[in-house]
Amino acid sequence: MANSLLNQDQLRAVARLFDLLAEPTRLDILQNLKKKPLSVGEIVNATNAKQANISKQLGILHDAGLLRRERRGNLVFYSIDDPMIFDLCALVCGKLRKDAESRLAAVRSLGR
Amino acid sequence: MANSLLNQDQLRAVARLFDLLAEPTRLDILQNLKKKPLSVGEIVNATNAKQANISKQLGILHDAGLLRRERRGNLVFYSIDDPMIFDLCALVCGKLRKDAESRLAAVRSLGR
DNA sequence: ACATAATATTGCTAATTAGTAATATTGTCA
DNA sequence: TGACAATATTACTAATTAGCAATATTATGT
Repeated sequence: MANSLLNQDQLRAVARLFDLLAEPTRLDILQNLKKKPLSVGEIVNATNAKQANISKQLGILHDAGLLRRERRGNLVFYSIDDPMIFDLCALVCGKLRKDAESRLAAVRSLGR
Repeated sequence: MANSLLNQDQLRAVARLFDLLAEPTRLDILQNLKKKPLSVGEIVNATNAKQANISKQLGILHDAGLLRRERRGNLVFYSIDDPMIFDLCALVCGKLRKDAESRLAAVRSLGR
C-alpha cells in the first residue's frame, strides 16, 4: 500500500487539481487570499486582471472546492478552503529557487 | 521576507511547473519512473499511450528539467531528476482522499 | 420604484496542446 | 553495407480555455 500506482481516473483527478494551479491569474488570486478573505473588488485591485476574468477564475476555484464564498451585503468574500495549496506552492517555489541557484553556480564556474 | 507576493514572472514560472503535472499521461510516466529508470519502450508498455505520444511527453518533461535522459545502446532511459515531484503528488493525493472521505461522511450522515 | 454599486454571466476569439499516423533518425548486428 | 529495432520528429486535427466587452443579476440606499 501507499506504493501502488494510480489508475486512470485517479491520475485524471490529480491532473485536474494541478491544472487549477497552472494559471498565473489563479495563483495570483490564491496568494492574495493567503492572509485573509477578500472581496471580489479587493482582488481585482490587488491583481491586474479585469473584473470579468477575476469573477470567472474565482468561480472555477470555488466550483473545484478550493475557495469558500460568503456574501456580505453587496460584497462577496472569498477565502482559502484548504491551506494545503500553499504547501504545494512552497514546494514549487523551493524547486525553482534551487534550480535558479544551480544555474547561477554553473555560470560562475565558467569564470574560473 | 518569505511572505512577499510573487510577481508576474514568478507566477508564470510556478504555473508552468504545475502545468507539467496537469496531464494524466505525464503523471503516469512519472509514477512509473518512481521506482527506477525505464526505457521508452518499457514506459510505453506500462502505460496505455502510443509510442509517439510517450516520446513527445518525455521530451517535454526532459526539456523542463524534470527528467534525466541517458542513451544506452539502442535504448534511451529516463529517470526522475528531482523527487520533489512526488512530494507534490503526495500532497494532492492526500487532499483528494480527504475530500472523498468527507463527502462520504456527509452521505452517511443523511442516513441518520 | 429607481439609481447606483458590486458581482456574475454570456458570447466570442485567439492561442495552446494532447494525441495520432506517417516518417525520419539512430544504433546494433550480421 | 543492409536489415531491423528503438526512439524522435513532423504535420495535422480536435478540444480546451484565458481573456475580453457587453450585459445581466443582486443588493443597497433614497
